[in-house]
Amino acid sequence: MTIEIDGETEEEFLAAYEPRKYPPMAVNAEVALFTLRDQELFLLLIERRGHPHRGRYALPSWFMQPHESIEATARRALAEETSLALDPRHLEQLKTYSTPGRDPRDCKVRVTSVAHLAFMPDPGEPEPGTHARSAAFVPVDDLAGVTEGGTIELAFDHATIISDALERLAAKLEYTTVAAAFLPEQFTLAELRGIYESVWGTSLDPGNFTRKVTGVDGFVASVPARRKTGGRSAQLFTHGGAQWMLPPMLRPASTGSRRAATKR
Amino acid sequence: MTIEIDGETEEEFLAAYEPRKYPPMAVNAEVALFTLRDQELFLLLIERRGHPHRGRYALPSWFMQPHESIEATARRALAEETSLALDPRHLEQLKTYSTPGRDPRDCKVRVTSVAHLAFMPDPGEPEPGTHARSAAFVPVDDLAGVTEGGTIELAFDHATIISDALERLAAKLEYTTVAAAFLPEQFTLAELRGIYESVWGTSLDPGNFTRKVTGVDGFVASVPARRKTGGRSAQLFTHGGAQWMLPPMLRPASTGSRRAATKR
DNA sequence: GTAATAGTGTCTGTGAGACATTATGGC
DNA sequence: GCCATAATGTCTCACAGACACTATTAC
Repeated sequence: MTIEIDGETEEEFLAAYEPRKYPPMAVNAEVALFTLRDQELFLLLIERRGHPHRGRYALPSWFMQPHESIEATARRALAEETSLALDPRHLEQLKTYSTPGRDPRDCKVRVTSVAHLAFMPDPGEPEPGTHARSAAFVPVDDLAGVTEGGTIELAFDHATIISDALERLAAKLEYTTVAAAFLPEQFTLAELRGIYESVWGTSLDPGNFTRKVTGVDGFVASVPARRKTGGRSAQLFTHGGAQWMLPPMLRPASTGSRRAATKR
Repeated sequence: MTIEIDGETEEEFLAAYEPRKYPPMAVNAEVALFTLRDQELFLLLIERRGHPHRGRYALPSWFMQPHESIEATARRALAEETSLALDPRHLEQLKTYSTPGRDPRDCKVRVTSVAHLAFMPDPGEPEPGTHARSAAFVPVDDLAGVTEGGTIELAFDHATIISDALERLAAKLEYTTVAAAFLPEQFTLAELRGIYESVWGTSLDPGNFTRKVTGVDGFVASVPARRKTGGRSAQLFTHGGAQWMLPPMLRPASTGSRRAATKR
């Protein structure tokens, strides 16, 4: 910090202000964008075109620009890494990762990453952007370090980030209505139940699920239309606008196949 | 990014790597450290000695150093800003704040702040560190922009950060056992209940509270000692080691005096 | 027809909330 | 004796979980 001069105004201070000469720092936005495809949870990954970790699969990421908030950077990461206006229905900050050395570039620039959690209805296959050799939605169950038996190795500490994102996602389904953001405008309760079942790795009783979801004020609102399914035709619903589910719908004691989270 | 040269190894890449010449960036750790004093929630604030926002009350904060994780920075912020080894019993990352312009220094260095939530038993009055004119625990109810009718104006966007911290704290009491981190090694259930009542701004039924807390496996463990109180002497307990409270203890529909949070 | 699913109904156990009761210590 | 609080007990209601049962559609 500069030496304080009594009586100096804030304007004078800022005009004279010289930031300390540290090794350069950079702030990164990384996005874990999930979607559901055939009742299975998929995650958007890119194959890195350049170093470090060239050729490995990684979360889309971008460096924060000087006049941009980190959330704007996260949205741009999706756009730039996939040459596709992937506009997630839900995007929230997850956590900031700053362990020294987690990015090999730390020897030249210290890279701090602000990870984000996002999800949306399946937009189909994305096109790779400038930094990516390829871009694709990959089953979460295939990721090494995330799911027991997964084989796809991930760059940086992205396996940790994805595990944290999955735990946050599973927890948010309990006490919020964000599950609807995985689905198109209109959906059946069986489709909504599929979100819960895929994320939690359990099966839920259809009857009890319907009773719970329709009983929470504003979670779902029925529309005057039905959809043919394998069995009886199903009532269609929209998201009713409520953000919170009270009381929460707690996930059953875990029997899922994914690596046990540190939580519960 | 550098232009990719096929066949280049990661070592060669890193040796030649030149970070882009952006305006300088800095990453900040800020800490909202709460404690309970006379059944009232207090927050550690410093009075800023230098610009910007000189003389205003602010959260203790420190710039991240090149070889330090952000959590280490947060702990150092407490040590440096208060000349006191304030070792919080609980410290966790809250959220990263990055809106351009939230710090006036953004015109020279872009400052991104990683806010933290911490709490501990009342350590008494702290001494101010080098950047602080004074340091003190201040009642949360006196803070403008946090509590309706509060008068203490806060620097930067710290009122927002503190509100977010309070909401996180209130939520964590519901489904974790962290409330014990506000208390010394041994405590009575009335003291533990006091944490919940102060944070939630409600009163709780003592009988039901005891039944719930002692019923959660590993929340509290009784020690063979009692403490004299105003009435009958009370059994002493320790934290039993459990991290999670399942099922959660939901806070009653809010009647608290604090400004309505955006949540629930 | 059969199989599969939507949607409703019923029973039961758990647990939260409200409240009463008793025990124990300070004054 | 009187008051405050600890600690336990009781009753009721809400709700989750288990498991019917029926209606409707695809094949």
